[in-house]
Amino acid sequence: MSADRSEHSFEGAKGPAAVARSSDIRGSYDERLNHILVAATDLIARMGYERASMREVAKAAGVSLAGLYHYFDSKENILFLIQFRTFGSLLNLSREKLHGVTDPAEQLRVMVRAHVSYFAANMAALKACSHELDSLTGQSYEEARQLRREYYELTRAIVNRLFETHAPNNKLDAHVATMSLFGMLNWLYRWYDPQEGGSPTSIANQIASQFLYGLLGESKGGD
Amino acid sequence: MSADRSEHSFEGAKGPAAVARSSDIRGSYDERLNHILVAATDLIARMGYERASMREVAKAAGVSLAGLYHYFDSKENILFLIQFRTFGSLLNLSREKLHGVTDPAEQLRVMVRAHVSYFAANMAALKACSHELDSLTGQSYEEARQLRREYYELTRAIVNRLFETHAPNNKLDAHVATMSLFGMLNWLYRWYDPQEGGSPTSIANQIASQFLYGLLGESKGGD
DNA sequence: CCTTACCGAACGCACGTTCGATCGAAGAAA
DNA sequence: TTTCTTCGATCGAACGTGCGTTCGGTAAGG
Repeated sequence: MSADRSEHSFEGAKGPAAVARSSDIRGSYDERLNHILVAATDLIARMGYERASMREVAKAAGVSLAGLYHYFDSKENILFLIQFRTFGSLLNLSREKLHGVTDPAEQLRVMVRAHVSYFAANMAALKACSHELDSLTGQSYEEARQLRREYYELTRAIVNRLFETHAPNNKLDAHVATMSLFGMLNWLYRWYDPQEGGSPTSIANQIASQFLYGLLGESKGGD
Repeated sequence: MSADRSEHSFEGAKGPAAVARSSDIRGSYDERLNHILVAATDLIARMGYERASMREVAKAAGVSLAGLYHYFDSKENILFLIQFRTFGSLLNLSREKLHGVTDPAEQLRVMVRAHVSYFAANMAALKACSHELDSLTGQSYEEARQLRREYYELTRAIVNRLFETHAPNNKLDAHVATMSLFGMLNWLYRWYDPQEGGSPTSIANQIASQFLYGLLGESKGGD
């Protein structure tokens, strides 16, 4: 039996300098699987899915090439697990943080903060999700797509409420607005480095402020 | 001698149904090169750079596999030409349209409109540019990167002027604002279909309005 | 003695690239 | 005008490599 799809946040709490070395391959089956998954995520984020070969994943994880297939059915299954768990974690995190928040504008800020801080803590995983959306096929693609859709619905609902509550008669399209917000968030991996580009919170605050009030609106931005 | 980097807008005026068939391989050297480049651009946009094999490019362009190497030094050279010409065209187009426009807010609108309409007219090329930024290496990568940087400077200067002229004391970071704008624009290829998602002008107007005034600001958006 | 965990070696395939040859047109020589 | 020569354009076939995957085996532990 190979990997199913449980066990969230496999990149949980890991110091920035704690690069996976081929020593800590001890532990339970799930721990070893996660260890490989972390190495694969890092490789896919750095080189892209197609260029990240199974041989290099094996080397980075400290197992043999054939040994990988004890944990994963195929290369595509690795990418699927990365995307499934990452989207799942992100969705759960957002829903948790949104619990009890009623003002749509505040909901928007909370959602953006959750996304940016999750990104800062899991850059490789989120890059592998943003950039390799179309590298899955068939059933795997559909399941990942479904999770993305749920995340879209969550955000779209906030945007809808924003329109109804705070700007009932503007002419903006909610779908375009939502996708623009996703554009800002999903493009983060191209330029944002939490090490030297400001705290996740300040970035999130600015993105949320821009989205709500624009560059020329009432400036509540920055930090 | 293989291809240099002249000849802009190689996807110039082509009806939507005019899929490149293996008939019109007549014409000058440059015309045949462009014909191949169009086929390659379409394939790379649809399947990604790594998956778009030289054999499939050859088939789509109506030439033999070996025949490709009469026009291009390597597969990477094809991608470089696509990116170099596309970024070059986009940069030229933006500079032309901005000529004579003095108000920074209007400059922003003009720039966004130019980008979105160029996108609508050259979706495959712009997707190959947005999505395959890191597929080039060495000198090719540096040259493409330089063009992107020029486009960034152009946009960043508009944002700077916007801050100085219209919002001198807000707390937003100009770099974050510029990259957010690029996020909105470069994410277009994931969701915007000009065939059924509204005119490029209306999309551009909404993106510009959102960027300037936000969702809750003075609504000048829509069309 | 069976199962789990793992590996070395190989298989078959698809890839980017190269090589040698062909064919037609343009230009020089007769 | 005819013949000879060159050269750009093109192709079929192959080369070498790296890929994802599989197979048969081994060693340890219950």
